[in-house]
Amino acid sequence: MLHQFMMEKSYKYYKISRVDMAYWLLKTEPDEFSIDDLEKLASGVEPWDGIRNYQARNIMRDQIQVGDLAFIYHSSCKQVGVAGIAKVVKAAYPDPAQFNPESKYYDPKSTQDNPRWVCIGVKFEAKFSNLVSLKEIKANEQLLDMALVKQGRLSVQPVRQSEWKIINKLANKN
DNA sequence: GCCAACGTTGGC
DNA sequence: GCCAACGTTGGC
Repeated sequence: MLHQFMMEKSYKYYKISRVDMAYWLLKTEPDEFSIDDLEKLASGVEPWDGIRNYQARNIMRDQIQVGDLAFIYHSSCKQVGVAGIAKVVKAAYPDPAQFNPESKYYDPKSTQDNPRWVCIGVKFEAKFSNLVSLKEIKANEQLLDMALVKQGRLSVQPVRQSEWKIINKLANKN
């Protein structure tokens, strides 16, 4: 099986079998950072920081690679759904926010020698003219196995190649 | 290592 | 703003 992932339920760990690239989904609250903010970035590269969940961290640390593509998903807002695509341009590195007492992502238990949290660097790739809503996704039988549907709260999650294609198709139709 | 209490996510 | 689902913490 290519570009697919298996889930070992007991470990709550998604293991990707990859050939050359893989697909992901990154959640963001558009009030804080949206696909438009990503598009407008002068520097191009956005540190995907502030992830404070071990499962999400492990996926970034162990599996996401430069060149992978990710859906940008807008959550906790009026229009919930997949808003566009980003490209991974930087592999996992320690999230600087964890060391900054001023940051809301500050973690006093994290040290420079033994950082607890990582982030990745992403770059704008595309914006969907109309987002693919969560409702549409849930209405599609072929998307019911998505982590997005099965495990609502994971902020960094894998996407199967088949799911990637279907959602792109839905985006083009909208 | 169990599990109750508590905190957070995120759809609605 | 409500609340279900689930993650985290900490006492024992």
